[in-house]
Amino acid sequence: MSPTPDAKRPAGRPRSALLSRDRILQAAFALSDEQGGEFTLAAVARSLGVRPQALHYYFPSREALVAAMRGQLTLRIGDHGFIDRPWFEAVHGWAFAYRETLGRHSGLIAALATLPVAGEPESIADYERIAASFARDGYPEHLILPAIVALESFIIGSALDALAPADNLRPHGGAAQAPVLAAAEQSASRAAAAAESSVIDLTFTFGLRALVAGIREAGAVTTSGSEAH
Amino acid sequence: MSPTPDAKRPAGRPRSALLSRDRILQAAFALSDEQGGEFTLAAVARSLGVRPQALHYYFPSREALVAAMRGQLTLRIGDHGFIDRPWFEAVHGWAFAYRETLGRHSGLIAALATLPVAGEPESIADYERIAASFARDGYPEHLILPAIVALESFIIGSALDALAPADNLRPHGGAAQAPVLAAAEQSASRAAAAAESSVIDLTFTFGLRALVAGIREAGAVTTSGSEAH
DNA sequence: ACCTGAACACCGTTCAAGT
DNA sequence: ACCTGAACACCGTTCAAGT
Repeated sequence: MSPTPDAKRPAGRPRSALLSRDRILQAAFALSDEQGGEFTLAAVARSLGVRPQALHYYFPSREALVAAMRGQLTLRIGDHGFIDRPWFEAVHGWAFAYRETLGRHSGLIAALATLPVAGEPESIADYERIAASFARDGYPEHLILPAIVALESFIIGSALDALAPADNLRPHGGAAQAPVLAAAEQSASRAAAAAESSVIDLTFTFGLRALVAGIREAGAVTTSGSEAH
Repeated sequence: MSPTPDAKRPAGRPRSALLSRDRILQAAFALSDEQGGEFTLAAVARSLGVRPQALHYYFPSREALVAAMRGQLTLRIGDHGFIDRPWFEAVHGWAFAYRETLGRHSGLIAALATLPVAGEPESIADYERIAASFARDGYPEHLILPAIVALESFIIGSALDALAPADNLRPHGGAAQAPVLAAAEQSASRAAAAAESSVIDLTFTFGLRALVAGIREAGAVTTSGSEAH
């Protein structure tokens, strides 16, 4: 990973800059990938072959780096057709990409969780795009933000859940300790196997469909109902 | 907070134990309350008037303490009538208590997020109770776990979202930068003010209702539809 | 049994110094 | 401008020692 692993470079300005905001962000994302994902400034610095303090030249604090990573997140999730498709169609691809991106950088999830979701310019642009999709489709204006926030809450919560081991809810005591739960778990496992999928993925799909259906319904009810005056 | 703030006690076994698992848990919850909520072993030890290493006598690691706290969480959330009411009624009180409990111990949310949601006995008992409620109401067995997990994912995600500042999605550049988002935000704020509530609470209620409605629908569809054979 | 003291590896951050 | 060295306060954890 590091360009010059052990070579102790001397003090003083290097002939050409070793770092940049982009290079640091790239290394940070690489580190938050899959394995364990201990996300520390020191680890990022190690992978870049520099001392930890060097990072402070580009990011004032660890928090600032994490914030920048979240800005990048929306770019990595990508556009998913909110502009030319109904929101309730585009939302599925977006949600899956969102969760997959979070899952791929599991170390980041915890770091993001500790930092209140702030308004980076990239995030704002993303929300604007999605909000415009809802508005264009005639969704009640005062419910657009609640709908988007509810979807995002579900996605982030699901990403957190996906970090847990798969046999998470399998009671240790077996069926004797929690018979209904054990039966439900087995039944879900069989359904997942039959669908050649996993319980985790089926659960996410199920929840997302349910939430989207509920959100559509709520918008329709309000539009033709008590909202008129 | 600490019983003897500065008094440096000598080494050696105290005449009566200063600590216990319960006392440590209580202090840990008190610390994760509201303000900033820096949750560290050192801080817990400080509030108890002992050295950090003393805690290791009762909990092998910081992770073990956090796991014990999560076990306590379900107790603090409490029962909400899943036994004698339909799940789709009881779920509202449960969800609000869940989110409020998480919100009251905001420091804990981050700690929980870093630790995969494991199967403590208390949590298992809680899931069993809720799963039994679904089963009794005739919900399709293979969808019970997906339904519960989806609800919990939404609740935890919402609790995380509630940590963010309220004007989170208000674009800094104003309406010029993100006109639709700005309008949606104002519209939601007005609706919240009219309901004498907050955008955060309205959003949570909205999302919860939508998700519950979608989950009910999905269960009904499956029962009377393609599942039969 | 139940705590302190000392010690370790680690972390984020500040500040001076070097080129 | 762009990095290292030294230094600081902090963290979790281990282990010996004290009663």
